[in-house]
Amino acid sequence: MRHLKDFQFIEAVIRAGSIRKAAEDMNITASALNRRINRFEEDFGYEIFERLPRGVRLNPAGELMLHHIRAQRSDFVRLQSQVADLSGIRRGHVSIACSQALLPYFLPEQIAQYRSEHPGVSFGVNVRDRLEAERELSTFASDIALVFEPRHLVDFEVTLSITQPIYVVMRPDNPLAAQPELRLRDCLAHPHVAPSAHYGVRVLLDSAAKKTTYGRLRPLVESESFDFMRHYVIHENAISFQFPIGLDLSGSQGYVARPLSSRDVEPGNLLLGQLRGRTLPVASARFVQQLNQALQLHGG
Amino acid sequence: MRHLKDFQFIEAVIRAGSIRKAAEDMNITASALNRRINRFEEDFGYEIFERLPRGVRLNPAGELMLHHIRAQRSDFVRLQSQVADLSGIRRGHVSIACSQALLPYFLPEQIAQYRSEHPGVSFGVNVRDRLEAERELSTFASDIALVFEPRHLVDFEVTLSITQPIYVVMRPDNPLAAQPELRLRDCLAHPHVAPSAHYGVRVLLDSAAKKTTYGRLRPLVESESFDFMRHYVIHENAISFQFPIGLDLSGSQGYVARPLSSRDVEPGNLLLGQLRGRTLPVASARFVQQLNQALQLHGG
DNA sequence: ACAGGCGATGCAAAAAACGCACCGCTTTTG
DNA sequence: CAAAAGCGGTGCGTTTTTTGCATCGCCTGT
Repeated sequence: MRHLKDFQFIEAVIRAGSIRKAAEDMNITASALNRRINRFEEDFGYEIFERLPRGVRLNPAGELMLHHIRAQRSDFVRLQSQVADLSGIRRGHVSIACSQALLPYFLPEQIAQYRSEHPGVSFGVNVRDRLEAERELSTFASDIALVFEPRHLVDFEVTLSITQPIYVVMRPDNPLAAQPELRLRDCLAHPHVAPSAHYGVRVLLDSAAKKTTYGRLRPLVESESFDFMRHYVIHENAISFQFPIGLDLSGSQGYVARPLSSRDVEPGNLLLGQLRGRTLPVASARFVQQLNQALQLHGG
Repeated sequence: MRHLKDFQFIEAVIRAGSIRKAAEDMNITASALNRRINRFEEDFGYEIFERLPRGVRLNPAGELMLHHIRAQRSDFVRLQSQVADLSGIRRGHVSIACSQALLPYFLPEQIAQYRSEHPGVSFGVNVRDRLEAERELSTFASDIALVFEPRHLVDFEVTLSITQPIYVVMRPDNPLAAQPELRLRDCLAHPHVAPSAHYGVRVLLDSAAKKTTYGRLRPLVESESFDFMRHYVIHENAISFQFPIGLDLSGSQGYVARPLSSRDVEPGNLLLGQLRGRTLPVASARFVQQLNQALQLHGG
């Protein structure tokens, strides 16, 4: 779009850090780009870049402008998807920042179901931790976030929150599999693998372990990949921990899962959210509705 | 601003109803404007006007576009006021849609107080009934609304709601002035003037009157102007009705006011609101804060 | 001290926007 | 029923805007 061209150039300058480099990226001359920037600032009434010896950098006014640019663009694509929706076909792109646990089962199923009804909608799925996810929302890089997050952060508007007890993952022949619900002390006594320190599951386990005689976890393996851990316990007869939304509870995947007693470990909160105050594109808003319904089946 | 020029032309075409007339208004040729519109639609990917024999008119996609244009512009002026705020001086314009009752005392005082601190901010005050006020918000014609409104309408986000009992206005020598609180039946038996049917005060009085033996109001004069009615009761010794926020209760204005008993008439709700989901410019947001404080003194 | 990278600017070329005249069409008017 | 008027669209020459190139002055890191 014509009227967004200046914005594209400004963003290019921000990325490149200098007008000359940005000019190369955008395939125009530095002088032309320089004049565009200067004219824009003159029209706007305020400078948005500070000129440094080695290039340019946003000043505070520029930071506000950058946010404005992102909001404008996001609002424009929302308009486009709304207009496309008028003609019956739903178009658009839904970008999601989510926790690992959503990757194997939940999101593939949900996205496939949505796309079967609206093939014109494409998706972007990226794994982000809770802070990264919030940053993505506020830069309009992601439309919605789906993360395990005990605290509600600024700019993060929670649409839905469901609780998820921690499940223990193990081989079917593991002796612990005999019980329908496990106690934390039994698990800590058993060889176990665990996620790295800052993950939601680990935080909950650590704080719960403090109250036991074991005091803390002693994982055989620590990993950032739940995928890895889920497979690992099949090879060495250990146990792993995961939220049930990231598990196949049917037992057909070579492992079984049993919930930890809620007396021992408090459940985690899975939060569905978006940028506070933002109106989502139709496609994203509709997908959020679907997620809402689906998540409520996983328990609130 | 350069990148909003197309938007200005589009709005001109909408206003004029035809490209040729809009071209005259904007001091360019019809052919030039025609090409701008066509190019814009081509870039956008969808037509936004339907071509009629007598001119052009927005199609549904165009309606969405119009709303987008208004939102974009309003967001841009918000950005400008934010940037101006960075340099210490608060600039901007606050436009208010409000009920008559706010005009004589409340708003003049509040605006004067605000402007004494921020002389760079200008104000627009327009009398609108509750439906008009909501429409003004959704077209970005007004930033905030301050109306008596029992129902919460769509797109109207209520920031604060205070209750206001109806007061009876009369000359100081009126016999009713002797009592600190008045009963409705005494008022209905007394010569009275009243606002026209759709005003909030009238609606409350009508529904309350139904429960009395009088059944209904019998006003000597009906008027849409509270200003007129307030002055009228000084000339003919009748009584009038008004919310206290529109009155000077000191008695120094030639009239006195006494509350109607809350047993007889339920109080009205004064609602302060804005367009749902909208982020107000700094000046407007700050003024809303001030109104919040001031209104809470008038009782919640 | 010097080389390299930066933003700014004068000037000519290229591109975009514009104004004018005119077309085809429909509705209004006499 | 025909002429007039008003509309959106278009071809073409002209004007305005934007771009590219060469170059300047400035600062920094080696």
